[in-house]
Amino acid sequence: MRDSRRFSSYFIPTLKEDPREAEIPSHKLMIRAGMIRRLASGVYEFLPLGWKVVRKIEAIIREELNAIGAQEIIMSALQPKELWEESGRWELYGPELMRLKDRGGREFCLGPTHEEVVTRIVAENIKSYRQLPFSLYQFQMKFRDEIRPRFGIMRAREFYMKDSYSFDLTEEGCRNSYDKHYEAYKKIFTRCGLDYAIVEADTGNIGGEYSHEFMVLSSIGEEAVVVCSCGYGANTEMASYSIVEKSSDLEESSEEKEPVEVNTPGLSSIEEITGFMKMPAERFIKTLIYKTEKGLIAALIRGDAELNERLLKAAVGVEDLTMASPEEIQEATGAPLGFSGPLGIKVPIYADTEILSMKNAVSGANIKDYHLKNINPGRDFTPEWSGNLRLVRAGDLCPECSSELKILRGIEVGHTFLLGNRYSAPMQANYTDEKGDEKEIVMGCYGIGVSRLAAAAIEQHHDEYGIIWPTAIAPFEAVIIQIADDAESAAAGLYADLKEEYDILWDDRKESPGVKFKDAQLIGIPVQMILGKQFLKDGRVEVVFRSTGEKQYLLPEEIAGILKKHLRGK
RNA sequence: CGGGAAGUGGCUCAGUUUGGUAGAGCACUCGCUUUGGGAGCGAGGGGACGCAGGUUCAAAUCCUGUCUUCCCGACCA
Repeated sequence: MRDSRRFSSYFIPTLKEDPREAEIPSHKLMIRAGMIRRLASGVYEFLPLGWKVVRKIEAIIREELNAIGAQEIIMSALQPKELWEESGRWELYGPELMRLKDRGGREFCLGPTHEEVVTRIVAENIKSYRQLPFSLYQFQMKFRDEIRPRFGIMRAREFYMKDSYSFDLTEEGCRNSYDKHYEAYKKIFTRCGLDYAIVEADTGNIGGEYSHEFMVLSSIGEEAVVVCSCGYGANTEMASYSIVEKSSDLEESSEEKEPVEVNTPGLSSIEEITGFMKMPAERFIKTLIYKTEKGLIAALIRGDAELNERLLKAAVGVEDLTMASPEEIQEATGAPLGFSGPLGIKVPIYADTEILSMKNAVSGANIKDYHLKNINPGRDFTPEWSGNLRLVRAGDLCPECSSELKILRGIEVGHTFLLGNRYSAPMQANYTDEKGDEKEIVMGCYGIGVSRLAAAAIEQHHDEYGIIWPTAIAPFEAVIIQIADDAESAAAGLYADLKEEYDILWDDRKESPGVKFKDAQLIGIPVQMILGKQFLKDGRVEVVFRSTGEKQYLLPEEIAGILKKHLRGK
């Protein structure tokens, strides 16, 4: 369905200056181009141009999901507390859940996601193995009371999302549904013109077995992702790696010296100590005390590394892991926060692999205001356990192909989860199999942040003049810029010829040429067709492509062919 | 929640240090001119300075409180 418009009667309030509230390109440009406006922090309205882009993305997603057999529904945004208590998430989800009461005092939330609702629907209506498998999806505004909304619609409290849910008889069937969504997602993001990476991810609040994030690569991305040229990808928490032994780590002093106490009054952070002792952070052992359900433990990582709590949890074999309080640190080490070290500590030690090869290292002395030099692992202390504990670093080696890993930043636009029975079990979404046995439905869920995707696309496609839309999601595919008044009837003719086949914006405003050129660039319409001086001289239209700046002078009858080639790839 | 910055016509900002009831550019209205890169000239309309309280003869300006917004961090599918 094409939707062509005349500029003079279409609501596009463009702005000449950057709005004060915006910091990043996509946020500035969406406001300047008249796509969105802010109502409150993290709450935005979509104006015609912005909504049109969202609807185009939506259409692509709908096509690809229908192609894998998923069925579109729409669920309620308002959800009763009881439903969330069944899944246990009324408590678990925390303050991010937007809660409210009706006049009778009954409690509700505005849906941040719809696992509970959809599982209820399926639990109530599916009884037999004959009715499975199938998938449902919807487009809807989601609500999350983000601690800090950011970057316009990039991280909003109310945002437009597509969420799908698959229902299968078996785990194997669920993997199949998962793969179908995974493949559909690849097509969707490719069609939207995005440069993206797929990474292994943690399942977080949603729960479940495993998951992938679809990340649009961008320097403003809020999450770091680890990628390899071989196709391996993971977020930093999930990334595995093998370590390169750098000779410089060992060269410093190969001969093991005797431990020496050093007075370091009031110096507790790695930064302070490295400055004081004039040694690089690589020579330090960072000793972190954690509290777990099995009691207090110590984790050792090199001074320049960051701990990966997911790995530590797995190493210790615990569910709960939190940083110890100053009192607990005193209990574990006999010294205050900032002076912990591996020697003489009273709790089990879990050491990162890198620690084992360190020579004459420095760490806390477990005595207030003292550190210890010349610590040699193995000789001076022996960890209960050792293995990888730190977060991946750029330059670590890929677990699959051993090339060096790169760390990039990404905007999460899609996330797929294999849920298993996370919701079907507590909410009793069961079916009866061939043998008459009752079984739990195996579920998957799959989200795409539609409004965020629009912003992410702008982050990847813009220049100093404005947006450069990928043609598939551009609000208009081409704009007729009518400059000379004498060209009006010709512009009208061109518009009439093209408007059924393409989304055409006809800039028929009584504005100066500069205004029209600037607006066309700002809004980022892929093809500009200019009727001005040149047209009056020899009847040829100046066709300019937004992405390359390339110009062609064409007769009106030649234009349809060019648009077909450029916009439809035919 | 911790740290930082900011709220002055529709928009972007100046004025606050050194109190004396407000200004620019853009936008808007009317007229004339102009028509290939956010037009020119002329004439107009529009704000009492986020809100509340206080100091003062006098507050956009000083003090106190409060609300809102943005940025960094913590946190979070």
